Amino acid sequence: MTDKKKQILAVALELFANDGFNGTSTSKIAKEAGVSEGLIFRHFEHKNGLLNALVQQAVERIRLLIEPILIETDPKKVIQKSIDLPFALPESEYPFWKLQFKLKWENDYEQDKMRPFIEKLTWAFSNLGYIQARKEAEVLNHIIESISIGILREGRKSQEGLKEFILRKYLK
Amino acid sequence: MTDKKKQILAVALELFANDGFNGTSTSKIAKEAGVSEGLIFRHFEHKNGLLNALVQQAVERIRLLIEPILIETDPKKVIQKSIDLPFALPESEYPFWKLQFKLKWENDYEQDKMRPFIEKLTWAFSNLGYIQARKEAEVLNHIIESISIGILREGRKSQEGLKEFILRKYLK
DNA sequence: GTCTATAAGTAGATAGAC
DNA sequence: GTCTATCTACTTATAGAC
Repeated sequence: MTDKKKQILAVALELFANDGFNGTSTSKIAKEAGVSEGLIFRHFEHKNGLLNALVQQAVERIRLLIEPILIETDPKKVIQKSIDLPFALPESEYPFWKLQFKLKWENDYEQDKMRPFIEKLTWAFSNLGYIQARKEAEVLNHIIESISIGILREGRKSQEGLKEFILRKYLK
Repeated sequence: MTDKKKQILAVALELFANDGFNGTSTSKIAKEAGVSEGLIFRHFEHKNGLLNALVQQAVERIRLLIEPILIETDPKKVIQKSIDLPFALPESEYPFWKLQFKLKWENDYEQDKMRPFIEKLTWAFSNLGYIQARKEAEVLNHIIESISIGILREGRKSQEGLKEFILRKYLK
């Protein structure tokens, strides 16, 4: 991947996250990235190719993010790491995740990247003696998702107070 | 409000919810609503006026939706009604609520319509002897929000199993 | 004469081609 | 890197209905 290609993707990510896909023109991307508009089409064929590339990045980034949880063998640590997940996101990646959450509302967006994560949570709750481990996992996943949204929309501080509270709720 | 004005709003709602605000042209709205494009601007001044009208509707609809909870005096019923909230939404209103959740990701969207709801939940938990009533309320609000999103994206059935589980969790 | 509606425009932006 | 056919939000001219 050339520097200019990377630069185009980085700018597209930021603009898509802020102004939406349809609210962002290819000419604006080119201008902000300091490249000619034609280069965008050379690298990505059409505007949608840009989005596809960003979504592909997301698949890999989510995989890396939940990997340490999937290989964890201590059920308590699985839960603790899961709750910590949204708080551990570097702020520089917020636009990236914002875009992913926005895209979830598009009709043709592939879901279920978190399926292995929920399976692992189920395993953890099961191991800790919870009877309805699956439901517990789904509820905790809901909480984590909603906290993530809160962090992305209003900043980490808006949710920080909840972290200790939830940890205690599940691990004491 | 004339029939044609209502018709324009109804079509705009559906198209904005499906294709996004920037992904929807005024000409398409006019065509689908069976009116001339000019009529949109006569009634709503500019395209944004359409959105404003829809958001205004939302403010009122949310108020009506949470009102029965706010006037409830039995704390257990407050929690039960709150958990029931997303499941009680008529399916015909799903596009409407989808649009509201999408708009939450826009920068200039007014938040905090749910503040009185969280206050009431806090009051309920406090009344039931919970020590950290405020945090409990925030967590339950997170769960309800995330379940709502699940219902709007994947249908009511995808979340139905969680309802009894959460009710039992909080009310037994 | 105001209100509701339309059809036919305009100037600028847009994705993509050359 | 210039060009263009198409689409965009919005306007103007016009006119019947109450």
